[in-house]
Amino acid sequence: MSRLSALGRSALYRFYRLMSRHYGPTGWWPGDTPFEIAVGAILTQNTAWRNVERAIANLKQLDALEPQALVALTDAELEEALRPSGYFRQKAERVRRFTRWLLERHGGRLESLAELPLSRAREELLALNGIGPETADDILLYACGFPVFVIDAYTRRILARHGMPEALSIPYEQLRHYIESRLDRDIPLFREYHGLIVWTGKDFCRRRARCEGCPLAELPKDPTIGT
DNA sequence: GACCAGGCACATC
DNA sequence: GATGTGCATGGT
Repeated sequence: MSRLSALGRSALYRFYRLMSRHYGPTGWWPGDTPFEIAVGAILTQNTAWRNVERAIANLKQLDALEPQALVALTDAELEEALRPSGYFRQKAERVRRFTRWLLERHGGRLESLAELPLSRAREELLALNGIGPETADDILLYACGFPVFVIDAYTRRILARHGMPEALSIPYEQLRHYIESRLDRDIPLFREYHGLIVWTGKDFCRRRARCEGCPLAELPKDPTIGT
């Protein structure tokens, strides 16, 4: 494997300190139950969180934020509830498939998935249609409590801007291992770190966002990386 | 009205 | 392995 440009342990912890000082605790991920977290992870695929909240609120309204109740909804009911989060036909299918699998394989309990070895739990999630690496890792970290570091578009942009340009292009797994191997294997740290990246990304790392006030503004920045 | 958002699967080369 | 496309709503 070719050597990646140097962003070492100290740089990664510095990012964390700067974001944490700016925002304080994010308490990420929002959600009252592991199942709600997992559903939110699917719904937020390529979608603004604001719109996910609307869909989640619709499911709560229907008392359907629980596996048995959710699969009991008709396709039309589920699609209508998920409509505000976009891609609603695809997502209705994905959420239903995931929930059916959770009921059949784990009695509807993410705690059961959490009892498996991490690699096995990850394989099971990735085998589901509609669950890719980021969604799987959201579920593993926030709903099951496994020590995995979630890589999202903001993670790639932030690392790329501040010393690791190849973060935009290297494969998901390679970047995940790069970071995990340089941080303490600490679940609360991984949870909060990703939360801070999401908040920083939303405020300063969207396509049109400005950099003034960014918690990472004092760091060297690659001006050629605009997003 | 154009552009974009915390992805993913599938087709094609 | 890299690149392109469909999926769809809501904010700016």
